[in-house]
Amino acid sequence: MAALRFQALPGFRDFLPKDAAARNYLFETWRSVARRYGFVEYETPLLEDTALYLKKSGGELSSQLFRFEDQGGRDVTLRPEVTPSLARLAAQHQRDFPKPLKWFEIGQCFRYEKPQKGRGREFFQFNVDIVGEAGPAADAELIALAIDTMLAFGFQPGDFLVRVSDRQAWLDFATRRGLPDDKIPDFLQIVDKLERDKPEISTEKLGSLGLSLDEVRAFIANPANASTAYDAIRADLEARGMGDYLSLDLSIVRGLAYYTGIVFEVFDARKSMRAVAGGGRYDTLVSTLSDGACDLPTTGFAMGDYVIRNLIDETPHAAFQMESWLHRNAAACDIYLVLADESKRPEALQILADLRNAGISCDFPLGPAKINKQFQNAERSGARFALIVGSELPELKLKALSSRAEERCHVLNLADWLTDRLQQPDGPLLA
RNA sequence: GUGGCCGUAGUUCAAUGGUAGAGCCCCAGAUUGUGAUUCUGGUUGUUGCGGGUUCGAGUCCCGUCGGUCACCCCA
Repeated sequence: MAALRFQALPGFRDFLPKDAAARNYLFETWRSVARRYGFVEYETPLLEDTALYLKKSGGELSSQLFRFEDQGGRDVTLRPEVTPSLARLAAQHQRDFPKPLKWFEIGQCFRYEKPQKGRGREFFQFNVDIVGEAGPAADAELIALAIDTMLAFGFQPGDFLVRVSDRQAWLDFATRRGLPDDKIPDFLQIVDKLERDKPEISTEKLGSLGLSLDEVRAFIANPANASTAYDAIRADLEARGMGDYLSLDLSIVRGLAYYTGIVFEVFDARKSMRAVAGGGRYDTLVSTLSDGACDLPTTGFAMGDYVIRNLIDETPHAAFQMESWLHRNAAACDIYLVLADESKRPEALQILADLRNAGISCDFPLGPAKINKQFQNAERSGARFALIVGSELPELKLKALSSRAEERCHVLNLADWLTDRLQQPDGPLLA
């Protein structure tokens, strides 16, 4: 038996009803914040031409692709991120929309990595982008959205912060030091790892580029090196009352190769300082992917379901908020029909159909069952009421399952009466 | 890709190298028109897989697959 049993592939998840409900909580929260900010939802394919990712994503990502040849001989890849798809889409359809585009997508991505805590080979990502706006106001709008997303999950000031940096500042730095263009990716990589690598290693790496660790650290430490874009973003967010979440940190560079300007990360401020979301400006990606046919400055960020879910679980007030939501949304139905008299099943089915047609969520026993079993099932379904159909038809009884209070009702106008009843809070709960 | 730990019933876990067990879950009954609790009964295993050592392996050894955690990197 064990040898024949199938299980999910490594790094892939099954979503049992409880897990699916938790995922819906994330999705609904993401959607509601995006709508509050005037973003509209779009969707792109899970499978794309491999070249789309090899062209500009760069770095580790290209070695983590779920890549294969399809039956038509095409080199295809399950998307490791959605940004290149968006850039492709934007280049193709940009004339159909007034700029800027404020678009978001919630979708699954795939990366062939070793699964561990907070990371699988498949994950869902909330992607938010503003296409066709070069000014820092677009970056500020996205950072504000990221902050409001965290607040919508129940996180509080002090739970997280947004670390902002600007690759342009580093490009200027590199130019002033006469660093050749082809060394810049390596240089950014070194800066990115400054916090993790040992100082000796950083010193050695920088030395090979003719730079010293001290001058790089000095550059990071001096707030005056922040770009004018950063200053504008700070002013923007302060006007929104969100200035306290911001923190300038020039050591942030981000791994993806296509970023060109402002980059930022939402960080867990408590324990591990994990990045729960990240993004930045990629003004040349659309142009690159369209071979120059279309040039649209773009900025965006992504938040993954694994990391945000972990952070929620570890943060009591956020976890409590999610539990409350799950509790409110867990019920399989509002009303459970109890057949006290099996011979009334045809009449019960008529009632069931009427209620469902009226938009009331209800369930019932598919076969003969003892009364106590039916009440047990009613309880487990999470229904608020049990509607008892018995020999006294057309009279019925409605029992509130939480208070155990019963009241009589009648099949005439039952759907209307129940709809009204469901609007009211549960019966005589006092006592 | 590198390393640590771990694979026993649906699940959580026991079992000094000597007859594979318990809690929970699930199902049924006690209860012929009312949910909790309680009680009773019941189903489930080639101990991940393959080899080796041994009179004897869930236990020790090797391999393999899977899980998990850390590194790398990232969501």
